[in-house]
Amino acid sequence: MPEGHTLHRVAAELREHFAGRVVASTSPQGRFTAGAARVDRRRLLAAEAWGKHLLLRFEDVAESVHVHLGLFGGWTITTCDEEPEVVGQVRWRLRSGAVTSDLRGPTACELLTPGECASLLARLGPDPLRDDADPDDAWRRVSTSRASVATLLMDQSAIAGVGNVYRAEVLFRHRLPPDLPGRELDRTTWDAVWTDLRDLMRAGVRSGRIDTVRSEHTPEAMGRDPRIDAHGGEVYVYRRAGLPCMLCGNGVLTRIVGGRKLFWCPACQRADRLTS
DNA sequence: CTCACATGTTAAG
DNA sequence: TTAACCTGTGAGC
Repeated sequence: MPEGHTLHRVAAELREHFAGRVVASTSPQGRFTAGAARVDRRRLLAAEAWGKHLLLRFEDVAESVHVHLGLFGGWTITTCDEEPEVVGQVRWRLRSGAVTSDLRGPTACELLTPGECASLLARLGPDPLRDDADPDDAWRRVSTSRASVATLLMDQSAIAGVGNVYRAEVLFRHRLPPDLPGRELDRTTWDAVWTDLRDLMRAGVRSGRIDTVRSEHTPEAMGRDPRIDAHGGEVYVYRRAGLPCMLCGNGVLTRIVGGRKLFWCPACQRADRLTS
């Protein structure tokens, strides 16, 4: 679940239900007891996502709560007049009025001083989902790097919020091969990739899933059987190794690039097939 | 039931 | 580069 769009979606939900309200804060699991107590019965002032990181500020508390979901973390928000029973391991529970939010399995759930928040944000590249993001920052990193675009897209200090699904899909949508070095990318193509990421991820914030297939390529439009993939959305190549490419029919390949599995179509994604 | 694997990151070697 | 951590799901026996 947790690429950048998930965190922006959670941040918006937390603002909607809790911003300006006094919240009850607990750590049913017991692994965030002191932090939860620090903000208990305080008013939530802000909940903001930066890439895959989430920062929450509370009235009269100097520190912020920093959450990173990692690979397995999840956040659920439910409405019920009676407080729900705790099911499984809940690291952090917030409750106000009839609304309860439960955080499970995060990599990080901790208090950060203002200085620590600043250094966290300082090591993140621009986030396509943020209006204050400067795409020129990302372009500077990409256009001067020997590393592949595929690796750079996952480098949170170059671009914040992109994960393994959006990486594979945006590379496919722009016909970029796995090994194309950042410094060989032209500015026009980069601008198209950035704009596309922003639009795809905004759609992901709205829907809560990752869909990257253009309407003219949907199974319905192409006369094929519909197929929702393992991640809950509709995609061109992610986790489709061995299956035929949705556009050309060639087998989708997979290989470790930048430490993670990249999926791509060797026929569509060639340096001589660049379209944007 | 057990095992592999996953939309992520960090620290150790 | 590898292991470790967090948890759930789906495949296979």
